[in-house]
Amino acid sequence: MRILYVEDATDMAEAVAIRLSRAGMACDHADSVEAAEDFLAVQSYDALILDINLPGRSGTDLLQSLRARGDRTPVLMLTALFTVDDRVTALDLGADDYLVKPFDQRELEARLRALLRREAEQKSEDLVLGALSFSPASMTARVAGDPVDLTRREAALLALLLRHRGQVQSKERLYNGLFAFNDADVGLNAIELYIARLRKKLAGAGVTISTQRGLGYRIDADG
Amino acid sequence: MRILYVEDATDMAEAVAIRLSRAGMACDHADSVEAAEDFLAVQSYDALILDINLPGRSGTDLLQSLRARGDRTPVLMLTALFTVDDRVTALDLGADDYLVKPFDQRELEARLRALLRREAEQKSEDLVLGALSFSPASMTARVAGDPVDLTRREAALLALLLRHRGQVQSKERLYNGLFAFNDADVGLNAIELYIARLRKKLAGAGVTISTQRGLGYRIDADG
DNA sequence: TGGGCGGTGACAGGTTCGTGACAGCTTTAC
DNA sequence: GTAAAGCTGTCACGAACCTGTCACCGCCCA
Repeated sequence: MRILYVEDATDMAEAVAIRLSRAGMACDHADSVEAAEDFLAVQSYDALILDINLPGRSGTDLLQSLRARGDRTPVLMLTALFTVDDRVTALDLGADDYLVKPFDQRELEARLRALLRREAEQKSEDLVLGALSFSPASMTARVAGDPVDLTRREAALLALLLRHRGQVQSKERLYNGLFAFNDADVGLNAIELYIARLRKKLAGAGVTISTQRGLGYRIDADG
Repeated sequence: MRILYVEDATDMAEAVAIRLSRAGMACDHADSVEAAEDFLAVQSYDALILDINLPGRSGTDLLQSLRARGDRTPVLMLTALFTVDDRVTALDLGADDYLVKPFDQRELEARLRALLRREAEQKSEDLVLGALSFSPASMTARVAGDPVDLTRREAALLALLLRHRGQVQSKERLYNGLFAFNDADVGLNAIELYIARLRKKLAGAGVTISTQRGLGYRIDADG
């Protein structure tokens, strides 16, 4: 899951980015609307976290132009204000959710997960395939009820695959979901490595990760 | 995806072409506006990468005449200049994006992908025919819901046929969609080969690829 | 009946992928 | 604060598979 966090307070942005990456999300940080637009020109995101109070152009500006050009990426708005009016304005402009500063990081993560789930049109919180079930909230996997120890990256990769079960996901796409621009020099080859590690840990889970040479990977239930 | 890269620095062009082809894009290289127009007369492209500083006629010339004759192919401009004026000029002439030299190759790829994605989002719905469905986004084919493993070339060929279902596609046309001029030494015969492989893999899919001798191939639903 | 075009099996070459070993870094435990 | 454990990502080499050629056969049409 790739997130863009638009926020001018750098220290805060870093703290959030670290927590999110710990939760398996690749998070880029833009400190202005202009910077955010550069990121958006180059990379597509699964969600945006958008501070309203920015130096120069405001966050609502960005949201408006996003929606104007038909971009439906889920947006979570942040603000220090609390009036009902502001809330309504933000939602009318096309924000999907709203959080008042200061906020609890766990709440941010939870709301983000909710947005992403809505986007993927998942019925339930957990992703289930064969005997395997995965909970994005706790980043834990279970095979027939027994927990499987996955590392952060392994879990993030599994989540990406499961969200698009049955569809081939290109290596580049998985790479973009796993790594932010910060981790610039990581080789594409790392994906192969994590696929191998996942396959090993998920042996007997009733699922198969198959390789389409030159195209990517796909997860399916056995049988 | 077929790209035309207009650039007079041959060594640089080659490096870029290699990287792009590794990313699955067929990339032709023209070293002048005149050469580019020869390519464009003969072949249609999914995107153009256009250096502004060329010997003889400049890149903006080419862009202008393209747009003047109604060609909306996405264009990514390259230049050594950095002024806001140049940027605005290029965008006003109809360039879709803009990159300043020297640039990072990964950024070029990323921006190109973004351009192509924007273009592709409109036509990325699944192609359905008989019991066969193909999703261009994930390059996945299914027969009655069961995935069929296709290689990259097979998938590209199937997509071409399905986009023009019921119409005869000449062998040359299919060839041009699959190969760049660079792969010059690939025989036309390769198309026959891939048609054969597709027929084999799609047996029982409720579709038929029929041969029109001397004309080309056509895909239809059975019955 | 012959010429041209398309179909197909086998094969060589090249690319992509899988995987074990290893080094750097972070986290955890004491 | 230090040591141990574990996670991450690189490298290199071998295996698997895609790719396109060749050769040969069959079919269609004049």
